[in-house]
Amino acid sequence: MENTIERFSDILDKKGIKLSHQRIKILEYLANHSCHPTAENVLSEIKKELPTLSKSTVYKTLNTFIEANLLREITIEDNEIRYEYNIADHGHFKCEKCGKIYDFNIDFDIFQPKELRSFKINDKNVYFKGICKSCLANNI
Amino acid sequence: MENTIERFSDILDKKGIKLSHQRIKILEYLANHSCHPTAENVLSEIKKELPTLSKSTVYKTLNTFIEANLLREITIEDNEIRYEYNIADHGHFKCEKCGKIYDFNIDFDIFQPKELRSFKINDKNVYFKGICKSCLANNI
DNA sequence: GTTCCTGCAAAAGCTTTGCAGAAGA
DNA sequence: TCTTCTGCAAAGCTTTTGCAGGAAC
Repeated sequence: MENTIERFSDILDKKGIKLSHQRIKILEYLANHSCHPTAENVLSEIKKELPTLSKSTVYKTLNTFIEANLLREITIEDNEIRYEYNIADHGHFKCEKCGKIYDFNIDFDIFQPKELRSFKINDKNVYFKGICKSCLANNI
Repeated sequence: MENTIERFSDILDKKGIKLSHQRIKILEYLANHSCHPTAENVLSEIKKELPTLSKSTVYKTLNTFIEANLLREITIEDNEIRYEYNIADHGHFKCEKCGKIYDFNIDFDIFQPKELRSFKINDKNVYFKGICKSCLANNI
């Protein structure tokens, strides 16, 4: 199924989330943009199409989606939450120069720390920081 | 060398950080308490001994220490930065019930993602979330 | 004596909340 | 029609900043 309004309406419906124009647009945006946007990014981008969209709606909607497991929070930096649609396990690399976040594949099954043998693990996160290839090349 | 005032003075001195009563106390506290405290935790604990200590001094000092690589920030949750003295690589597990953070050992050398082959990696972080052994046992 | 640290208060940023009106089913 | 979502403004929190007085050497 391609990325149509119907598809996103269906996803929300199956999660028991009531439909609205705003919610569908926000879900659509995150599904089609894997740039790990902040709430502010989401707002300013969608405002181009939906000028009345408000910041509080964005925050409320993002939190609704996170509770429904449609989105994932990325908290690499303390002063900004980033969001992504892709729920599949992968790691994140944040470039300390340009700020861009890159995904990378990782086998999460290799983590079975002895110390956590009797713990219930719900969520595994891996993030690296450093300088990305393109900043190294440009010697910025 | 045991954890004496002289030892912490020496550490600061070697990093080129000017000495002060507050700085030594804060470093001492973090070196002796591996509970991953927030800035607020550090403030309220050290205030018992140093009642005039202010929040801004705590923040400024913690940031000074991070720049000097004496401390490490842990950003698992977006709304709270936690600090730890231990620079050695290890993972963190945060219990979603009781909020406690547990350390676990991890071999960071196993992470060599293909996608990051030409990247410069400065920092590797791994954190899990879930329910800890003791909350599972107490069925809280 | 000079440097720069501390502590107070105020400012800054991001996120959440309260509430009236509007949209959705 | 009834529920609940949206958008505005205000509040809440954590962290940062400006500045005068004080500590360190």
